[in-house]
Order: sequence, then structure tokens, then C-alpha cells
Amino acid sequence: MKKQGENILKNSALSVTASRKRILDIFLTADNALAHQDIETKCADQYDRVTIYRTLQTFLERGIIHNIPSTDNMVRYALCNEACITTGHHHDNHVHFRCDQCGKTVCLDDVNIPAVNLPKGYTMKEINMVVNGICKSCK
Amino acid sequence: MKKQGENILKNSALSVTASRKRILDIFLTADNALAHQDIETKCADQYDRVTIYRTLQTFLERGIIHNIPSTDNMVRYALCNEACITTGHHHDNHVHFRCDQCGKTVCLDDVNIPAVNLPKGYTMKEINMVVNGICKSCK
DNA sequence: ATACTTTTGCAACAAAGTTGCATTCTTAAT
DNA sequence: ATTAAGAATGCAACTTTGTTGCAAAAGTAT
Repeated sequence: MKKQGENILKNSALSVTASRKRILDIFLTADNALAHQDIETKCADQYDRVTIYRTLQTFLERGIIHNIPSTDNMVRYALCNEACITTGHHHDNHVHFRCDQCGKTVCLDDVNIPAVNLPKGYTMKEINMVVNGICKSCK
Repeated sequence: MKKQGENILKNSALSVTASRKRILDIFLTADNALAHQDIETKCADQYDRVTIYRTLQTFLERGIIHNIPSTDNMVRYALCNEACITTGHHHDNHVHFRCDQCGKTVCLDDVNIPAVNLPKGYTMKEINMVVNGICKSCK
């Protein structure tokens, strides 16, 4: 479906522009989480670096994408699932996996983050889990 | 104990230099994880930026500190516990907590990361968990 | 005290991220 | 379909962050 990206934008009350459609399309067709740099590589010739920064920022704010923490100073982004976008609040309680071999970071949508007991006095708002290792393609 | 940092360096077979002692001391007296920038703020007048980069790198490699992933492009570092340094391999299976109010990131040494079942074909090497919310000091 | 090795600081550079502003594109209303 | 208002983009300039090579300085072991 060619209009998928366009629908996502409309549902998020964002104006439909060429760069946004393109960047969304990159996410829709990607099989792993993308860093700013990855996106730049794919379309820096078409769109300005600054536009990419701003677009990612906007997508984050609207909950179209979520970010995945890293220890290599390369925050990666991935599409949120339908529920996040339609209901307006996040359900990013899945585990992220980063393969040491191929370097790809993926969302394990079926693996929920287990509950964790914080010490007294701490209140949890968000939780993030990243596992490193070897993915099923590289095994 | 003033020599604590010095001992850590010797145990890790590192030569004892002023900058290393100073940076270790910053970690030893800090009550939260520190980004490169935090350390630079504390001693950029005494030591070169490059030295700080290299020192953190060295400490990481030797297992003196571990890093904590983030979504804000500011990897933070914290001292490993004794066990890591003495035994030579890591036991960083604790949860990290980042307070949305005071911005501090801390190691919850007593909170172990719960087990997680990966899908078939995935092998786990490392695991990282960061919780966001309000810490007990800000509550 | 000396010779050898490691670490540091400097300089120069590369990459990443930010901001203001003029121009262009979207949208929604006529 | 046209147009006016608002939003997004591109550009330029800049700041911050991170890297590399090399000479000088400091640390280590004898």
C-alpha cells in the first residue's frame, strides 16, 4: 500500500510533505532500527540534513517512532506499532535486540519486558531493555 | 581512604598518573553516573579534553567503569563494583535508573535484571535495562 | 639515575547537532 | 481553482563532540 505513510501523517495531524513521506517510507521498508546517519545516507542528496533532524524530532514527539538507547552515541529509531499511533500513548514495552555480528538493532515485538521491583521511593514511568548478542540471521 | 583510586589503577595494571587519579576520584565521590561532559566540566581546566576521552576509554576496557545507554546521545559512565574489577569480568546485571526530575542516572545495585526469554535463534551476550521515572530524592 | 615505555597536550581535523531567517510548500477557506 | 495564512524546508553559519598524529612530559623498572 503506497499511501500507508501518508495515512500515518494525516492521523498524526501532520502536513504531508515529500521529505516526511520519504523518511516514513524508509522506516516502513526497513527491517531494523535506523540511526540519523542511516537515514542521511539514504536521502541526504534529496533532503537537507537539518530537515532530517527536524523530521525525526517531529515523529518522536507525535509517537510515530520511538528511540532505542545505545552505548555508542548513535540513538536509533524504529516505527511504533499501530496501537501507539492510534491510541496516542505508548506501548513500547518490548525488548530491543542488537546483533554484535551484523550490527542490526531490531524490535522484538513479541518479547515483553518483564516486571521489575524498584526500591521504595522510586516511581517508574518508562522502561527500556536492550539485549546484545547474535541474532537468528547471523547464528 | 585517599589511596583507593591508586589501588584500583594498580590492580588494573595501569600506570598511576595525575589525570587518572583525578578522574577516578570524581567517580568515587559522585553519587550518580557521569557523562564525558560532566567530567570535562569538573576538570577541563586541569586536563585536556582528549585525555579525558582516552582515560574513559581505558577505564572501560579495563572494566573499571561501565557505560549506561541513553536516548539523549550522552552515554554515561559509572564505577563497576569491586567484583568486576577484582575478578576481571563483568557483573553488570543491575538496573539503571534515570530520574526525570533531577536528571541523575544511578545504578540500582540491588535490583537485578530479570530473566527474559528470547525467540528461538537469538543468543544473549549482554543485557541492559534503564528505567525512567522519579527517584526517591525527588519524590 | 637512567633508559624505556606509556601517557599527555597540542594542533588540526572530521563529524554531529543547532539556530535564525528567507523561500517554498501545504492546507483550508473562499 | 485561487489565494491567504501557517508550516516546513534549505541554506548558512555556528557550536559541540569526537578523532588522529606527533612531540614533549611523566611514569616504571632496573
